[in-house]
Amino acid sequence: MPANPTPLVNGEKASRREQILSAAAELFAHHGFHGVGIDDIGAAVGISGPALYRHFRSKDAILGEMLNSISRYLLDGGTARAAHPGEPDDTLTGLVRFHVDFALAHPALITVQERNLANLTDADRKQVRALQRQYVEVWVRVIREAVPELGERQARSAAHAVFGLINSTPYNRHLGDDELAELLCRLALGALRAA
Amino acid sequence: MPANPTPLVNGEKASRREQILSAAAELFAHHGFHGVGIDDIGAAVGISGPALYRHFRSKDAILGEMLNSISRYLLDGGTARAAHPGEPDDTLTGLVRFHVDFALAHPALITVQERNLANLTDADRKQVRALQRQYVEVWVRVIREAVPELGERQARSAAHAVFGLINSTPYNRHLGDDELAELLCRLALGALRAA
DNA sequence: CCGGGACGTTAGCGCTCGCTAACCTGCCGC
DNA sequence: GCGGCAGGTTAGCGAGCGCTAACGTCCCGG
Repeated sequence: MPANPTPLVNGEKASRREQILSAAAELFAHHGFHGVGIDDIGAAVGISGPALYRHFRSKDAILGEMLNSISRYLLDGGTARAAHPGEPDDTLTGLVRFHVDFALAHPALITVQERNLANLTDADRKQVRALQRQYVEVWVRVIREAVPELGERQARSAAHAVFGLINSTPYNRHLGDDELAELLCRLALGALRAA
Repeated sequence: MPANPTPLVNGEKASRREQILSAAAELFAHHGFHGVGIDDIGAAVGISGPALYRHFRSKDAILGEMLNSISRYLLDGGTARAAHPGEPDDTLTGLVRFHVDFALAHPALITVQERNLANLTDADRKQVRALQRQYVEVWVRVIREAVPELGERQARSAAHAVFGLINSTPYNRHLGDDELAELLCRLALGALRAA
């Protein structure tokens, strides 16, 4: 088994593919998918232009792999937290914390996932949407256990709203990371408990 | 004085400029600024391609006018609500309600304003940013009056977070408008009061 | 009646983009 | 030591883009 099946978080020396994904994420987040050229991405990792095609089949494939791995990471982490036994409210807190930590650690990825779904291939978009839908369902289940008076549709809407709240991170760098993380958790939990 | 200085909300028959702005907003929201061609915008209003240049100086000018008018509308409405006398908590509620109503009425505009700031001309971006910053300051003032234990930086971060929450509207069409509006208000106020 | 402005049209220029082709170089196994 | 592969390079293609030019048509005031 190769050493690095799904990086995205660990601190090992990044392979070229991962360098490219990380640089592309930053660029896509700042200028949008269509606003970034193949040459820009290459330049950002020190190689120039078409050398990218040694590592990815196309520009769309870069975006596709990026969004797929984000969605998979969130879904896996979310289901793990949701399965954790204990008080429903503690489970919800853990889920919120998990998403907040991710958003603070990878603001560019959050931005790209929010803005560039429409630029995916049909096949990729289908996959990513499926993963995202499952992730939302994890949230809906946990929310409804912690806040039983909420209907399913309300819970789903609330989940989307809380994603928006937490994903505001990219515009939100006035506070230190720790303080911001704690504030976002309080805001998110306060919102859900008021629903 | 001409009849229609700043439309955006009233229901009169739209001039060609307004038709173009509205169609472009929808397209930019779906495909991103660079993903939409001049011909696409033209086709969406029934004219074809370069006829747009009878009404706007450039494609950038369309985006510029769009974001400027959104920001100005929010700032004007926000300052009006903030100046309204009464209990601080009621003022905050009014401000939340105002933003929620706008987001529900114009999801495409919300999306464009969130995603396409980077595609503006330098001059336009400067203007829009200034308006947005003033709008945030209105919120900060109102939040701090209603929730006095919050510091200024915390209040600013909370404002951004609540914008993210409310602006999740485009992904959030499971509920009827009225029910969703009420839910978003409860979530937003609950978040702020928990901070 | 007729001159001009408002508002369209199509043709096409110049540029940029994603991607391919063809080629080069260093390393590693046999 | 040499064949092959991994991973770079530059040149250039075809398509699509924003925008301009040149022209047509309708309407309206004098």
